[in-house]
Amino acid sequence: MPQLSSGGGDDMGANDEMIAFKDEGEQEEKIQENAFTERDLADLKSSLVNESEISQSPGVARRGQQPEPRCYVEKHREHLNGVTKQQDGGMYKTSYPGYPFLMLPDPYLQIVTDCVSPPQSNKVSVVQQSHGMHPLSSLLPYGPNEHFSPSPPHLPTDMSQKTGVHRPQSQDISGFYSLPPGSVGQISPSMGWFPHSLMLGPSGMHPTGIPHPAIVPPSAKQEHDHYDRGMYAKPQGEAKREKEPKKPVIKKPLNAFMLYMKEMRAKVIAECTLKESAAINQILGRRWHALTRDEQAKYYELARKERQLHMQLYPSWSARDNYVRTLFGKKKRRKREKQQDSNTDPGSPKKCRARFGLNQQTDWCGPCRCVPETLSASPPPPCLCRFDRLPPPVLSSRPFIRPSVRLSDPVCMSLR
DNA sequence: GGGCCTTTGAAGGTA
DNA sequence: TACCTTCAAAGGCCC
Repeated sequence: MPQLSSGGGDDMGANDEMIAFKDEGEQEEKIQENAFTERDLADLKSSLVNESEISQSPGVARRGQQPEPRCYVEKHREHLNGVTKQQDGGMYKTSYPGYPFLMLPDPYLQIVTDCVSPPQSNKVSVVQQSHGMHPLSSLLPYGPNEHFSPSPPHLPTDMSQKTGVHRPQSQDISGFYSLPPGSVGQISPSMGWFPHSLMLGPSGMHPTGIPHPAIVPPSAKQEHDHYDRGMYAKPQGEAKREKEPKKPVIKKPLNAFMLYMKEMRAKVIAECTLKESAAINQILGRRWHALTRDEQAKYYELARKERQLHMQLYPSWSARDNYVRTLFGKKKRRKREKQQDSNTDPGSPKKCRARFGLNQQTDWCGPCRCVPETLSASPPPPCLCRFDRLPPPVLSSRPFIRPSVRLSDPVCMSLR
């Protein structure tokens, strides 16, 4: 994962994704830098081509198999060079520190894949428009149909992302999203273009009155639903069952890759006739790695802006809020948790000899006991508990309530 | 019906 | 500080 050098200076944190942007005069240097990346990408491409040759199944890989979708990354450098050139000559060259999403060069939205064409083909992939999507679509409702409108209502109609001819006076997203301190509750006219703002009920509103796509109802199913489905109007019967109204869930802001996925997913689906997200995400992951730093930088910047907006809208929100809901709610059982269950006595806090000692073997978990009837055998079978090979550990006295297992945790090896 | 899969990055927690 | 875990999106699949 290419870590972008920090541009520093952002008090919102995540300096690791800040990019030291360069002016157009340094583009050649960038190209030279990319040359190094090209070599790496060449390896990637060759490996991907091999994979494509191996995998002929057009379908989606089934569970337990490594899904090998039909389409793979074709990171054509000619195209990217063209991008660079266009950026040099186009408006994109001045994108940073301005905001890129308002001036995205079209090549940036182009698909770099030959998912249908055979890998050996020299045919350049057909360049498609970007399905009207936009990297900042996540700042629009977080939903499956929230593809970015080519001409959002809040933007001038001639502000097409294709040409990017016009730019707002302010290049920074703050002109569209951010709210100055103390004015959070005042929705600027520019905020009014949130499409769901007319649909959200009170529960979908931020306490400040600002609707935000990150707010979703709390139930597990609704995690995958979204605001524009009228889910805020719950049946009365269901409402009665709820003793107390649940707080709407504020979801995490999307990171750079998620923004990239949201933009490119539809295109991959269209080109590869795939629908299963697992396979699509693999493709997108490869494409993500195949992107140049400049291309990735756009998404990092978008993500940074989104986090910035998120923090402004929900200053007290923490990612841990959603952790708690998951851990103690009924959302889902992680695979790791299931594996743990399969190796331990469910409902019992028993945890090996390290916790209970040799004198309380009856309190050990099943794997640590290594089959009770064999414990008395001589010699005893090797116990799965790794503490057999370690000196008696001094463990914390805190109760064993952590739901997940870490490699460093003093739990049975068999639970890994 | 709900978890799993699959990806990367951000963030929180722990040692 | 390093490491680990969870969540964010997405939709078909599977139990």
